[in-house]
Amino acid sequence: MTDTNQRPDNSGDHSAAETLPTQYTPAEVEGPLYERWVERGYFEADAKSDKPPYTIVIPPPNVTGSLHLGHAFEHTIIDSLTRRKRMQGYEVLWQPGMDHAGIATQNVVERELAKEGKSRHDLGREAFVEKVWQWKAESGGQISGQMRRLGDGVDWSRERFTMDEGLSQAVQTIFKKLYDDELIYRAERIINWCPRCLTAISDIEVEYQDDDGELVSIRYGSEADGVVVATTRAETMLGDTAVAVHPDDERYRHLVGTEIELPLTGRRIPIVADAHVDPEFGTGAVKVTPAHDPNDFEIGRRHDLPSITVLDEHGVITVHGPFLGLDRFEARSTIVGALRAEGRIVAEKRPYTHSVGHCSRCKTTIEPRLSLQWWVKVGPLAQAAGDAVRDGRVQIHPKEMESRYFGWVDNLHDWCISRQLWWGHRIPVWYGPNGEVVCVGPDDEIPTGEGWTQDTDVLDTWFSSGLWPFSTLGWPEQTPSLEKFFPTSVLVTGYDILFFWVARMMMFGLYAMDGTPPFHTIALHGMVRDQFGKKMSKSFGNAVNPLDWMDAYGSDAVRFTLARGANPGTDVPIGEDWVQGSRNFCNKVWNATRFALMNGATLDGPLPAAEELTAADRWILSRLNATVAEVDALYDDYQFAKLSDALFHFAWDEVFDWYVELSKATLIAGGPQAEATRRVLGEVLEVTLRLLHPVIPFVTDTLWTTLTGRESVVVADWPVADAARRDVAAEREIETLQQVVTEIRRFRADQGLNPGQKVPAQLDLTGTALTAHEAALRSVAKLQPAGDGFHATATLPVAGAIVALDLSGTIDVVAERKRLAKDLATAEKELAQARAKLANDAFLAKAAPAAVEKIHARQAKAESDITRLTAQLAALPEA
RNA sequence: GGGCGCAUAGCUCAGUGGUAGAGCGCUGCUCUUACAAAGCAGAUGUCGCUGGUUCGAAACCAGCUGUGCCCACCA
Repeated sequence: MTDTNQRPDNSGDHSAAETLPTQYTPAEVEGPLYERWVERGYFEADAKSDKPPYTIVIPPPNVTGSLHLGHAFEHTIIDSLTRRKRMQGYEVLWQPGMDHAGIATQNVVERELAKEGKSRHDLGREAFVEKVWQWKAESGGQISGQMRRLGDGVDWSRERFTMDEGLSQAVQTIFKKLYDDELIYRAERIINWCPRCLTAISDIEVEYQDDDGELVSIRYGSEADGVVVATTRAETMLGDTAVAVHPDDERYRHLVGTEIELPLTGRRIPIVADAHVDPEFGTGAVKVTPAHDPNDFEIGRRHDLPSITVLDEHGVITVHGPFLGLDRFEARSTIVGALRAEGRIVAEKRPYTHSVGHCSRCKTTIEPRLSLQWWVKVGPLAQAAGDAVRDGRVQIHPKEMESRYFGWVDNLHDWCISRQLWWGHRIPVWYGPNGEVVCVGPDDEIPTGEGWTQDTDVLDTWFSSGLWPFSTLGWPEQTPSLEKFFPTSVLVTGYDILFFWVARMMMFGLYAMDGTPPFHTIALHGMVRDQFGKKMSKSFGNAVNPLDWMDAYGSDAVRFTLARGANPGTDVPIGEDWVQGSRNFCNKVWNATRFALMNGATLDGPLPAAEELTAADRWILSRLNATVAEVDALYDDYQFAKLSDALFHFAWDEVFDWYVELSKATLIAGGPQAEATRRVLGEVLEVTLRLLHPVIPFVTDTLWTTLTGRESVVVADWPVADAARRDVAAEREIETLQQVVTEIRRFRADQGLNPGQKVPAQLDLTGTALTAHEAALRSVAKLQPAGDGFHATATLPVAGAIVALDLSGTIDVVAERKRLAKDLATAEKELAQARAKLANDAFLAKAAPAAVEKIHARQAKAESDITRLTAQLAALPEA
């Protein structure tokens, strides 16, 4: 784990400890530290560098938004990945930027206008768009401020916005290319219309939920030869142009080809036979409204039926007559009333729960509507997007998510990309006075002259974000950055936008970049939830502003808590108590460093050879290198929860508790041994800080610079595991020591002794691995030398060592006898189980050797426990 | 309707065949000079139910129950 950076002379400055207060105060450190990182250019990515590239593009947040815990979570993952790679010597680019988020942003600004009693139409298109830009200028800085608070190591000099000049050019370029390749076309179809947002939306922007509706049965035609149809949307009957039945349905066969009277309208409509109709459902006869239902539209096409639009863009009835001007829901009940008056309702309304589409932006019930829109023909694009994952060029983590991905790209309908909005990339198509249609590329001349107008629609916001991995790098220009940093390394995002964003990037990326996928790994994370696993929402009152927690506990604490919850692809619960726990951990790191500095931990000179070190030193170096290897493997597998947990336990339990305690005796004793330990203490701490840095950057950098006197851990080298420092013997030795110490402590606790109270003790360590550890053992277990008049009142044989304690007059024999008896019973039971197992021939024949070995070990341990406990019992004085 | 997942300590979750784990919470004792945002010790689980495979199942298989998510043109 050599650090190749130069070691300055002032490392391990003892006086530094006095400058460290006893508690870590994040608020004083984080802000200035972040600005220093940025000023020094640590996060700037150099396209001319000859280091290997590592690129992650930020999932661009909505420009109007503010950061929530979900962002904090995602950014913690990305920041950890990129910080580690930077330390490993990669040329790292974390590409920042924001999304114009068409419909969402337009809604926000419209709401602002509404407060002044205005609508966007009062301003007009140009002034409204100007207003949105203004709004962006005011609120766009909010997110970058929050990202700085979080410590995000992004290259701010490369910040991009989906409506930037360059990115707009990318949009226009690919639109033109798709148009020329006939992968973009304009067609009239049934689309999902939001009567509140007044725009078409794509299929995935529709959220289906079970709504309570009413199914009414209406008789069409005369009483004698009528047909009964059932519907939940009675108002659409005004637009019916047929009744459909199944071709094989005997009940209706004689009616096919005849006409029937459509109630309330005086119109006569045909009865057609169509295989789409399910004869088992309802009456087996379906009303057909081609202008307001996707299935009916298809039936209409097959039977050459006319389409009659009966609802306008607001969902208001447009057909002349008694229902003109009624809202769709009003019209529904009014029309049912009118039908009932005519005796057309044959079965009363019955409650019916069915799946109804809602606008994902405003929750308004979607109205399917016939409309002329622009479409992307996704067939070939989706095929390529699916193949790239199928053939392994792109990997999805966790793998279970692949089936979802395939299910989508393999069953995709064409993508409706035009939006009747004002905020977004305007469709680059111009219409001439004589019906000419011209798609304009970035280098083309815009047609001028009388009668030429541009399409008024804008593109779906996901159209431009689908280009993000290369548009941000300058595409369509062949920039050095594009050359250096594309394709990106890994995409980190939530599984909730797998279809919205990831799949679109795959389709557009493969198409635009000649078959090169935009990233080779997709790492999907879950959603942040509250401490009970409930979804966070403002209305439920459990939403948390991450800034509040960062203010109270520090950014590192929030980051560490999120990282510890980050099991791949699963949701992440987080609660304030847990953030406190992480804050405590940061403080622990702080104080451990304080201890090290106060005790002269040093980085001067080479790390002493194993022969010059105590077992504790060799043990902690062994564990350190094991941890480096473990953490590395977990990083490469995107296992943030596990690697954070490994770091937590290594740092706190092994370094900060055991090693620090064990080293105290050595340090106090002084001499060459103490010198070696000071060096090891410095080494272990320094490497641990480097290991922790990607997850908790602020506290580690503060401490690391203090400890080393060097510039910053941000640009230090990532630790490399050194197998030569692994020391199984030392690990065994220290494990034994821990066992003995724990047994003594337990005895002391049972006897109600103060933890700090020194107890006279005689130690007999002959024949054990602990002969060299008497000082450490006495120090950690608070045992003082046996002086004159020592009288052993308790004897603890543990692991071959015999510890005699003088507790004259204070020992609680009854309690101890009880505890020992209980433990003895447990050990005997254990021994019996192990023996039974070893007497089982089937087990011995089939079990793996390691398993058998384990049982032998269990038996041995039970036997030695019995010996020890029996001896302890015998050694107890009479009650 | 189809698909995928989950059910383990009070809570949130790890644990893909060999004696049940973590964090937080809980109990007791301590301000033992790095840290009380701490230290030490401790308690707590028929691993959803029922069968099956196996010498051995929390883990593998089947069914059941509960629960979550995704998809779908259920008039």
